[in-house]
Amino acid sequence: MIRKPTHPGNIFLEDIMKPLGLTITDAARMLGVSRKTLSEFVNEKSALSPEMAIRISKATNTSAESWLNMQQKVTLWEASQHAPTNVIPFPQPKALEI
Amino acid sequence: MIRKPTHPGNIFLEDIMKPLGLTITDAARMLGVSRKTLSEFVNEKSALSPEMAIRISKATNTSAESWLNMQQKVTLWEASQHAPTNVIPFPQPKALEI
DNA sequence: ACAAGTGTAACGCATGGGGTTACAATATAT
DNA sequence: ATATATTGTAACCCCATGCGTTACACTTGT
Repeated sequence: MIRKPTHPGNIFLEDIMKPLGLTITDAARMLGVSRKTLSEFVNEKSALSPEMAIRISKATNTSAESWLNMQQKVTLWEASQHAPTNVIPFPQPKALEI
Repeated sequence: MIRKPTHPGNIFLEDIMKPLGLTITDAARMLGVSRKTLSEFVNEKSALSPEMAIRISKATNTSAESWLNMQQKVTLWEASQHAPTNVIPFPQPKALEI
């Protein structure tokens, strides 16, 4: 993966809030979180927490999984930027499935 | 989802470590983490972190995504057990005008 | 000018991953 | 039976992070 995956907060802002004409203040109130929490999320300053994913799924009738998947891609990409180098490969008698 | 999804630590222990005859002590050393960290993971006392997922992927030549997906299912299941109730559904988007 | 909306700093709180050290319990080998 | 290896976990530390409140300084639209 070369470029950083899209942050779910950006998608939430562009594809959900803006089309609905929702302000951060209002959306935060409806989601049951503070304005700061939502603001930082849509501005990509914080990650999507599982609880927030559930709130969004309830509010928008979407799946929490799909939102968390987006976050996971971002999180994994970021972790890959400083991947550990002191890992010794396990012996592999045969191909591992999974 | 009715029952709690399988913890990735359990899979790692049963499907990777045991078949390879790896002890926790040795596997921890090869992964580059402390024995405590690995022990708590395989005993399902802690979640799989993105960094640990990368270590496992490097050591076993598997995808970090697949391991994180397992963890995400567990995490989301747990969060669903105390899902927030103060969420107000967003208004549905207006139908497109022709 | 006024009100609404916003980003964010400065706090505090709680959670959680990870490290070290140490100890007791349980293998396993000799 | 004795010695060695492995393990789970407690106690302690550090650090990151999500979330809340309050407050302040913008910007924007009426």
